[in-house]
Amino acid sequence: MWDPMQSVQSIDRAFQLLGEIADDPAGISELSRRLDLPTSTVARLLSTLEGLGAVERLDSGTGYRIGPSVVTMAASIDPTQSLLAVAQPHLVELVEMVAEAVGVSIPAGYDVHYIGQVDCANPVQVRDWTGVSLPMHVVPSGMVVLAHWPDDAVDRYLDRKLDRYTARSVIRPALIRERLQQVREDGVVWMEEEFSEGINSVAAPLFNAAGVVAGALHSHGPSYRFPDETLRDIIGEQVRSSAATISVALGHTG
Amino acid sequence: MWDPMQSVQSIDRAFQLLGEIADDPAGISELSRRLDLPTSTVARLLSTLEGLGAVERLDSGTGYRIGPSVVTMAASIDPTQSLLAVAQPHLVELVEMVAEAVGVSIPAGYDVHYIGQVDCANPVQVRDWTGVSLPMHVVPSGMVVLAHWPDDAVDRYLDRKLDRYTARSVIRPALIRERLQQVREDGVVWMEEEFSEGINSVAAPLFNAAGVVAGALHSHGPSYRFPDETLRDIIGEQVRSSAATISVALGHTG
DNA sequence: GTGCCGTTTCCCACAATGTGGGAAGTTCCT
DNA sequence: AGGAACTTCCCACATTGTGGGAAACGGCAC
Repeated sequence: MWDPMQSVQSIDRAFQLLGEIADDPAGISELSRRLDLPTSTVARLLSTLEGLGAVERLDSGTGYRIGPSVVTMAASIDPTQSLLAVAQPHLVELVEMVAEAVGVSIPAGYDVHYIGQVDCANPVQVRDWTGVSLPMHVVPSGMVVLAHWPDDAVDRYLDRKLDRYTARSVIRPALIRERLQQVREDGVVWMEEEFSEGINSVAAPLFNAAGVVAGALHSHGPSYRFPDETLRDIIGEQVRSSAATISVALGHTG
Repeated sequence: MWDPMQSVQSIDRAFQLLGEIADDPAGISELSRRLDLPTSTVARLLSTLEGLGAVERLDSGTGYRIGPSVVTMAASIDPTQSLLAVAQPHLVELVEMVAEAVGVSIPAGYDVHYIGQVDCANPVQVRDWTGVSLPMHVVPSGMVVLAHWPDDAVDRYLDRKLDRYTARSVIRPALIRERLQQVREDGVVWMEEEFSEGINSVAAPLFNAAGVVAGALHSHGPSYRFPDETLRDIIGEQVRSSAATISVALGHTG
């Protein structure tokens, strides 16, 4: 990877084991084969991890799985932070690919709440929206969330007065429904100057282990340069696939 | 604690650090004070953990918190398993205290689904209900779940034909509502032979990090000996407090 | 600016600590 | 019984992690 100040071998190996086990529970000898380590070493490391509650034996006797202390530690950071923690490294990657600011948001009532952003190098930037909440129908981050809500929740959302932010805002329920259908098919959605003149934006949904939409990943930039029309589909695809990767890291399957 | 086959010092310390950080994020020198380890050692361990994504630096510059790889590992075990993994050690403890079988269940639609049980030593035992689902109103595990559902969900539950399992089953919505109110106040509920003749049972709710009821912890035994009337309140309290401890481990606060 | 905290980072000699080969013990098949 | 997995245990070795201390950083007060 990269050069940490210094690194402790046994801990490194312990986490290799944990990663392997998280991926697919297994016994000592199988793990020793997978990671190409002596069985005695693997046995010692696992025994240590077991003592710490980081792994536990399967009832079936042979094999280990992730244990309670890992779950408890993970639970210790609040859901907002855990989403951010998981997403952060991917945000950085995505920024390099699309060369515009990217961010994540979570649903909060009928709004999406922006919880983190990574800026691009370009001196002309969209401001950092972290901490701000916006109605779902005017930003793509909101639309992807809405698109994966149950029907009756969507009904309730649309059965209210919907604010218009710019001339291009879409606020007619019927049109929004059509769009939501499209979002479900595409897995990603562009919106251009519908929330603020001069800003275009694209977003894709994030799913958690329970399979419910946990937030959104978006990228946005000044409309005079974003998106470069020749790259539009490529950027959309990058956002979509980064979001999928983050979802997997959050435990989403399939 | 107990005597693991053998234990690797650095991994042990690494997890002490993770535990400390999960509890309360801090910097190198503070952690070295808290755990009474040399700062250089703490720095090296943290640097390793950082390289592995198990911790990450706070934006504020100084200090570390739990990182993405821990969250991802925890997410890798499905929610059912993670509840069980967290609860397991406490189940074993509780069995020793109450000397009857204890188990955990999760809501599944309008039923509770029993996902794990630890038996007592007594040769006369209640059968293991693992894998079985039962309607919420006939078992205390279900009642504690129901008691922490939103009102409209409870309305929907009660607005159906409710099955009677024994002569003592309570199926009148009004009576059930009264009981739910009592459950909310007590945090624990006893039910005697309402699901099956000859079985008494007590349960308390489990809450997750989001503060929603994630399942129930119960203990049950043959009605001829359980509960010993002089211990009834003590047992109830033990179940209640074990459930609270498990909830905290699941990330529940306050 | 300068000097003083409290940090974090780096370096290095030491031996304590983790390592891995292999043997002995287990369990579960055929 | 015999064998083929696995896991547990033992032990000599030197690799590896250790921790003291010094250097570098950064913030704050004067």
